[in-house]
Amino acid sequence: MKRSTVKMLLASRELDHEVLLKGWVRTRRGNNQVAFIAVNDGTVIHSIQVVADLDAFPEALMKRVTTGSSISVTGKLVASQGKGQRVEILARELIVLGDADPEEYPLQKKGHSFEFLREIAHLRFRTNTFGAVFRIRHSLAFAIHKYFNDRGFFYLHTPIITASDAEGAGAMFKVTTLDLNEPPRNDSGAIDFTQDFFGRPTNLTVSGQLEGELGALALSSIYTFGPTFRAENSNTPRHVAEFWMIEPEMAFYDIHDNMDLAEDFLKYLIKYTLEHCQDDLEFLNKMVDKGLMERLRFVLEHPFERMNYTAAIHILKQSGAKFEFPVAWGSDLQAEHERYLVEKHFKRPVILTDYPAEIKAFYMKQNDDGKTVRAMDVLFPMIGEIIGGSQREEELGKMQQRMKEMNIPEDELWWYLETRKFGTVEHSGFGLGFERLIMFITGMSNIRDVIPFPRTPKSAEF
RNA sequence: UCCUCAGUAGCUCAGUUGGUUAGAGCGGCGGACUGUUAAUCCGUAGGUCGUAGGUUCAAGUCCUACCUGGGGAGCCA
Repeated sequence: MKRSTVKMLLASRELDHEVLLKGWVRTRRGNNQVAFIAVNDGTVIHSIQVVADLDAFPEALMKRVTTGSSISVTGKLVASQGKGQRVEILARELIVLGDADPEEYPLQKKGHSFEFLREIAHLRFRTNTFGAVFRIRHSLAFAIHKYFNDRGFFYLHTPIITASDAEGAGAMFKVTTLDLNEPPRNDSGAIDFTQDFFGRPTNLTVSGQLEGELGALALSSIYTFGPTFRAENSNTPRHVAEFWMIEPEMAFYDIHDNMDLAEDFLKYLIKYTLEHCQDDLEFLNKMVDKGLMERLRFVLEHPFERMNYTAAIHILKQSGAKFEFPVAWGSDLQAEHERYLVEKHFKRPVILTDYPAEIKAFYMKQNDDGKTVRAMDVLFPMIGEIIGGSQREEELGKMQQRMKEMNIPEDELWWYLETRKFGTVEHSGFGLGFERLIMFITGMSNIRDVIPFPRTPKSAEF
């Protein structure tokens, strides 16, 4: 007989026929006559109840049906006699596929702390919460590809190993095949990277943006979706050393087109999840974050507030709120400032634009005022900056001048500059942190709980 | 990296001004129970008190360093 998934069985309209079920035992209840076994196979958040008459199965077998064990059940799918579930399976045949010694198996029927589950990340997939989170993670990844594909964007694979160290997005992980104990040295005593695998120093990428721009300036609209690495010693619930980022890049888009896309994109993803992951969201709303669904719907139904940096500074100064860090034009907004704008003042997502050039990257389009650049940050409640982007500087001379001011060597980025030299056009793009998006949509408050295998300082188990 | 809090049974935690043999709930194990829903009831085992030093007649408790984790900050996505 062909195996049916729990998802199929729970949705089944046809009853009273034989089915084959395979899955993992979540709980077992019962009395001396009958056992109720909750079986989950991860296809949906719900488990299905298997009813086993103890007269029909040897005691030695039933003793092996413990929390965490895997079983195969053949039996009739029937309407449940008890309350709490619509259907159940009356077991005719039951096989234990894999034992799970109850004295050793760490997961219990009761809830565990996320901190503890992080220590057993290899088993946390078997919990309701992590099942929900990772099913949603999948759906979001799929929805991202669907969104861009439906709009004519091309998925571009930018390199994971990069030779450019000029992107300014933080510390990088070095990639080398040199012997770290005895690296080759040149005449001046420095490590001789000409003998390294690529003949030059290389790192793991911190962003695919610069390469993404090359694609956009030929294919019109592209997006990247891949792993990104930051060697920063960041210890917060919002940072990991290895994460996934989505970076669309569009030729012929100005900053306003860019904002329109960012807002539409985020709303699409929220809507997609509400429509396709209802059961998982309802579970998370009930068990993890009681305000989750309401917040998602609110973000969906209201336009994002758009305002430039200078106006935001004005609001903060007028607010009368007490901040630990002073509000001053020219300095970057602190987390407390962003939170005030999003959570107290506007009470909705905010897109801030036109930041002072000094606090933003060299590639951002310079405004005519000579002071600000066409940056755009999308700020979300709970998690802060979810998107950072800009219209890009397309004038070669202006970019070269800015690079000089910021001590960025032109020769390392000659290929990037040539896109401004040959047929340059207005273009824009942004980066969305995939895990931060998942945090917002699932209500999980620690980024380590929305990525299957988190990499953080001093932690790379599993 | 800085600030701060924490680390006691498999899990979640209590443990008084330092003072005899370190407790509870859940989970596990044994038993009872005719349909359970985090089942219920009775019984039971289980501890190098994060690690290393120190103070003291005496340290889970006080001091120092380190490790690990949570929260906040910085950096950012």
